[in-house]
Amino acid sequence: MEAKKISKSVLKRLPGYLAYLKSLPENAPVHISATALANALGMGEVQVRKDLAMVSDGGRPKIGYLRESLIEDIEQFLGYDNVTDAVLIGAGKLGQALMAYQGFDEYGLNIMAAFDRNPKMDKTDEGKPVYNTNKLTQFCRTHKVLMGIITVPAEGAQEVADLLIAGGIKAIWNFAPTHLDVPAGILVQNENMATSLAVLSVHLQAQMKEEKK
Amino acid sequence: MEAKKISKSVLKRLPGYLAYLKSLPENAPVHISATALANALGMGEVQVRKDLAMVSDGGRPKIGYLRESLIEDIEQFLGYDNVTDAVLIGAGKLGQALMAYQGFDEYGLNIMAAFDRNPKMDKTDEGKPVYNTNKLTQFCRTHKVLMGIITVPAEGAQEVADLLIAGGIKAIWNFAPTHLDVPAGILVQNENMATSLAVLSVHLQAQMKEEKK
DNA sequence: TGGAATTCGATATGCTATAATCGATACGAA
DNA sequence: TTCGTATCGATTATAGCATATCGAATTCCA
Repeated sequence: MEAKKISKSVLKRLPGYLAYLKSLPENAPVHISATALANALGMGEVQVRKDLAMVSDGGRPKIGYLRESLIEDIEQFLGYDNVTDAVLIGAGKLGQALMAYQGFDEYGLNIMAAFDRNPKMDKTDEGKPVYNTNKLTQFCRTHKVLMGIITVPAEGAQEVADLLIAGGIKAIWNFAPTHLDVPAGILVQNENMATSLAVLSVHLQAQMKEEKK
Repeated sequence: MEAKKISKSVLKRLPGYLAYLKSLPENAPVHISATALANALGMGEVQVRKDLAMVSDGGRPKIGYLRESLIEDIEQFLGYDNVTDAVLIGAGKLGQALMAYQGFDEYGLNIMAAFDRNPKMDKTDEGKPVYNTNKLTQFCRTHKVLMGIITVPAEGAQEVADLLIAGGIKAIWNFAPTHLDVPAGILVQNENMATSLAVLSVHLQAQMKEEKK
């Protein structure tokens, strides 16, 4: 199961399976078939099987996959079992909302500290420290942080990204609605609300045009 | 230019162009070439041209596209010029952060009101009303709202979605980390942090493995 | 005025992702 | 024990998307 070539599309579907599997009640059957999963999530059963084949080492015909071990396999594959440290830059509304989100530990993500250009407080509501951004690079180096979460306005995003990279960061989760220029080897994952909104907006337009005629 | 067949991939790139075009200073050249855009955003110049061809009616050789009209074309195509009303359900931290986000009007999105199972306040910080969720369906019907934004925990998401659909909603922006079952014709756009996180997490794992050897 | 350079637009190729089909395996019932 | 059914896995086809190449048009400069 040493598939180093895993497509991003598959990757993005895995959390869906995981969430569904975990949402099943305790007294559910021990086994679950790919067919059942496909129906529950509204997708083709072939695709589900193919995806599961990437991370697990096989279910049994007529029975399905063992639910528990399937959960374990996906979690391990996604690295949810070992903790990743991260820093967050931009302690505005969005930044605070992310800091407050409980669910991240479940995904193995630990936000160590927040940074801001002019911090309005020493600690967040959750007790995480808030530092000045000029300490950012140093902090990343000494704590060997590998991930940075950018929640500053678009204008300051590139600057922050540069600081992060100087600190040895390898992955950036970018919530700023702008493009980031980074050297090769650094992964930028854009959580751009504008793109999602575009999809929705165009769909609605099409809907209304449809109704009109 | 009535291309009703537009791929989602293109759609998701358009906001990127738009943001970049808008970020250019006032005194920048009036024209901009697809080549320049491609370099700035780190993508192939052919792809940029193809995308622009979908929404605009042509640039001029040796000159490029007229910046202003290009912005207009994209905005019109994405429907940013006419306002879409929306409701938000789940006035928790994330919900409040979204309500507070100023940028949405720029995209033609107007969040009319928030709903919560047990509202802790009458109005949000921005002065938008907060109602009880049991008023949701009625509100959507009377105000002809077409979009719903779900920011409740995963357990309650499906229930909220059903209420929205009963109210005549056509598009759902889902921030809950779960799959929603909806009838055909309703578009669900998942803003699932878990998927982004998965991509980042796997990248980091690969990086670390790379370094080890 | 003519040539060169640049940029747009269209067509063609390759690749990846998705969907469909077929064979293999294991359980349960007769 | 044997047959039928349900499920998994692999192989093959299809489609969509990204990239490359080519030709045409226009503007700038000599």
